Amino acid sequence: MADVATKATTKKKRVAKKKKTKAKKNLVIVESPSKAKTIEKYLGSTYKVVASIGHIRDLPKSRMGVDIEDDYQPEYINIRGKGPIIKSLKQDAKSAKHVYLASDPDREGEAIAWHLSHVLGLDQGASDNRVVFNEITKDTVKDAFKHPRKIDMNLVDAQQARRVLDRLVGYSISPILWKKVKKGLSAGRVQTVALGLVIDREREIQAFQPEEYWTMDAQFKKGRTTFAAAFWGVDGKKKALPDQASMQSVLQQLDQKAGFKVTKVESKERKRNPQPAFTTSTLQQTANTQLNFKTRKTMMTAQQLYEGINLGGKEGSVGLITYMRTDSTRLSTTAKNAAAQFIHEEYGADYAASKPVQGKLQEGAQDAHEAIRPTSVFRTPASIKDKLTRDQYRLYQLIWSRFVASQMTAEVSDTMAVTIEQGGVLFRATGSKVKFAGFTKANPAAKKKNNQLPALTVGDDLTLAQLDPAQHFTQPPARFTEAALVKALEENGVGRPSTYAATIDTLQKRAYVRMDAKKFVPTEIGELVQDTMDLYFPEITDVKFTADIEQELDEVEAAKEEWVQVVDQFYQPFSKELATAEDEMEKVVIKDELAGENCSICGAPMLIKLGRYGKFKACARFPDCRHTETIVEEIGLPCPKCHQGQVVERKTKRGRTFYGCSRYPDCDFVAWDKPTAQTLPDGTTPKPDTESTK
DNA sequence: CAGTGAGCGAGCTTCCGCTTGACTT
Repeated sequence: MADVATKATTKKKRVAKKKKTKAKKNLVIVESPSKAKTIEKYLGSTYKVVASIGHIRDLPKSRMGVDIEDDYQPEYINIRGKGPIIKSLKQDAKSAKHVYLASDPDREGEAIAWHLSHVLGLDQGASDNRVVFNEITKDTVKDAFKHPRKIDMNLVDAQQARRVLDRLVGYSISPILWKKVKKGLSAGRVQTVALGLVIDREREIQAFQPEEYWTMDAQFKKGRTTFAAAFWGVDGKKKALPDQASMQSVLQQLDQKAGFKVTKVESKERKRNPQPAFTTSTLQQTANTQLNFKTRKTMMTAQQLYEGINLGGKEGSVGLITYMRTDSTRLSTTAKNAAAQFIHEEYGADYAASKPVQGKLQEGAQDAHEAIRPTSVFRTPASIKDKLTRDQYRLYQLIWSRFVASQMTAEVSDTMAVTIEQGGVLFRATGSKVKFAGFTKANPAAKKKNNQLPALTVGDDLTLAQLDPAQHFTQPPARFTEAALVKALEENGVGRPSTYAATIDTLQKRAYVRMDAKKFVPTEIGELVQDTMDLYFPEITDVKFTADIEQELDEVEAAKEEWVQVVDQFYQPFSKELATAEDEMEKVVIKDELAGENCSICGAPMLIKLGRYGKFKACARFPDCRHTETIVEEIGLPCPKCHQGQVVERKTKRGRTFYGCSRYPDCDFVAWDKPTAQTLPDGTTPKPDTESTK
């Protein structure tokens, strides 16, 4: 009744002052403010588009917030700090003609829509107010609004299962660690696996047995030109050179002064395809190796490009790249067409791929956003260079060229493999020559070095110009860099684009790992926590845990299982492990072993304690006496300068190892290189070799 | 070229994912 009355009056008013009264607009809520700006442009003046800025409700931070007794019912509260946004969303919703929830088209996005509908008092799940699109182009966005749907409670439930399970794991295990090991520690589905990867790798390195092998590189001469080849085998068979004796026996078979003959020449054409456009993970990896960016820096710089740069002119601020948190290599048709046009104009038709590489999606990818690409391929890096900072420019160039290259044809090379012989001893030389640049035209950084051979044919006579036998040892696997760890996490489906950088931070904040020469090294406390986790919660430390859970979540999304059942199936056995851990886990007495010496200040015994960065010595009368000493490693040589102290290994602030005198600061001997018995008596090291000066 | 670390009158510490803050440390 009142409704009718209001309608009537508003109608009258509208007629009366048609030009002054604002017509009610449709309200659209998305997650990101820059996305809101873009979409508002597409939808026109009858729509107002605002952002929720991520989640608005969540479990409380200060307590479990999950009622285990009552079907794991979650207790949601408004997220601290989101008050003003929620208030403003409510106001907008009240005065809107219709509210559309256009959060991202994935599990988290569906949950955000559901929480929004709750907070805004929309009739949950009943009306068609949910709109989804997984690329931001005018057509797809406008089209999406023709097909609104109801909130998909199966997707929401899968998210709830994920959220509750992560909370149960993290908030049940962490307090046990506080009690039994050390305050402030933590464990969780993602961080525990990340730490496990670092520690497993370290143990592989410790257990690694280097094996000896030899190589014999050669330089051959044909006429005036020389080229490189390498020993390959004997009597038609490939032969390894495991030790010096086997190398010597080959050398004895050779007459280095006599001639060699080309016995075989194989020529082939090889094609190399471009890589697909960037996902968050591949962008982080490439920026790390090519630009030396840390994951944090990559994401910050990408965010700036995404939010918009003022290019001057009428356009004002323009977003230069698509969304930077994505697990997909998918590209919109509009973007592909524009790239094809650009490639035709800029490089010619031969360079435009008719069927560009698409790239396989990582298993479990949610594909909510496009790949990371320039918003317009026509904005070349060079054309906007002076509007960008150095870092923004370099990252944009990386993104732009990878995208353009992904739509281009393969690089084509001629390769040649040549066999050279003398008395049954075989050498091989390989070379290649690019005959069509293909995608490397747009992405020169993707070029590979190639070794060019002179024209050689079977029967050619050659002479040996040089022979270099060399001893080598197999190397242990490398420690993880940030980029390598992100890659490993992604490959195992652990963590999400929005959390890779945060996970790395957590491991360092807890002092589970430290960085040494840009690589992760586990600390003692890290190993202690991981061993404890392995013992009491083996399934949590297993990299497969997330994959198993994901399968269950898929069942929930397909309405084949209830989310409460999924959580319960996990929690029943888990709660028993929790009880066992509570009962049986020894209180780890961070053993205060006697250091075997007395405090130089007060004379009380010194103890060995475990701190954030490993062991250190501290006075037993702490806190009355706060004297501490760092434990240093003696290398077993007297100081070459003062001959009284011992040479000890130490670390610089930046983590680099150096050697000094134990009597510092009374003796100021220092050296980068590890001193040996041959070190000159005055303490100077012979001459810094190239490796130590860089 | 040479860091740091450690609970107390108490309540707090912690998970993973979504998104940008900028009064103060």
